[in-house]
Amino acid sequence: MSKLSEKFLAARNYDLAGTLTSGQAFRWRAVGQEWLGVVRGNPVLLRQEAGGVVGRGLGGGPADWQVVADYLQVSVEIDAVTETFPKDGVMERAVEACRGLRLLRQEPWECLASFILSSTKQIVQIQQIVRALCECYGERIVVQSEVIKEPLYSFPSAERLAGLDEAALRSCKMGFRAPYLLETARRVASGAVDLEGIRHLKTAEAREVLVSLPGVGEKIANCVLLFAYGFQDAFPVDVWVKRAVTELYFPKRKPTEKRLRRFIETHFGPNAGYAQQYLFHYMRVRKR
DNA sequence: CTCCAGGCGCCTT
DNA sequence: AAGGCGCATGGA
Repeated sequence: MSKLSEKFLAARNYDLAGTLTSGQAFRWRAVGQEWLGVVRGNPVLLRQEAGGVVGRGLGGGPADWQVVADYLQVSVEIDAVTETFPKDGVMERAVEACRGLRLLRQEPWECLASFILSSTKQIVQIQQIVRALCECYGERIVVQSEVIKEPLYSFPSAERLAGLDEAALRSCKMGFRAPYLLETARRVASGAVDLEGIRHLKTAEAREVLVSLPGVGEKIANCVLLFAYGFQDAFPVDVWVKRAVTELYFPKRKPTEKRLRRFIETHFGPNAGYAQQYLFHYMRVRKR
């Protein structure tokens, strides 16, 4: 592997490992000191360096580093974002514990499909299911590297999955989520739902479109709005975030569901989505 | 072994 | 509107 294929992506205060393992994306795998993954069809190895991220392209041709930079959101001034978080002990601790954590800007279809598979699954299990799906129905990507021995696969397109049946999907161990993924793939592939068009809608309208898909409720819709489209006001509330907010902000008495929702909507400011990810990751790293 | 996981859909009140 | 339950699978 020649040095020529390396690319330095400048980024101030970027925690690559934290970002890639914080439950936003499920395809990254540690290989030595690097992270192996596929970004919009570009097979890459990424590693942390002072002042940024270094990428190595693994494909036959040159990798599209503009696409990778956008995916990683390296140009986001993260300090300016965390600056807008509420000045309370909880968020200060979360920022301290997760310094450099970013929200990714993922491909909508991969993000949507992955989160349909996420319901009542631990992150390791989501990774396993997604990996099985890619190995079975993704396209083989030829890797030019002596280091990476195993084959890489693209994330299977909606069109590809739409042509399968439920049993084929169940073979990837996704259980009751199979019919949801299949029907959603068919609606996306047929054009009944336009994932690119969602980009130009307001948050509430975009959420409405996503929630209309089978297997997609408020939580998963918010994950896609935040992790794929960058709607900063989308705030996924899962068991961890609910637990975090309840324990950290209402230690005395458990709030009602309505009270909890209202608190979340008003407390976290203009970058609530980012705040949510810091809370989520903080709860997870705190546990270990 | 039991418990529960980045939920959702559907059926009761 | 709000609450309860089943769903399929496998880590912990």
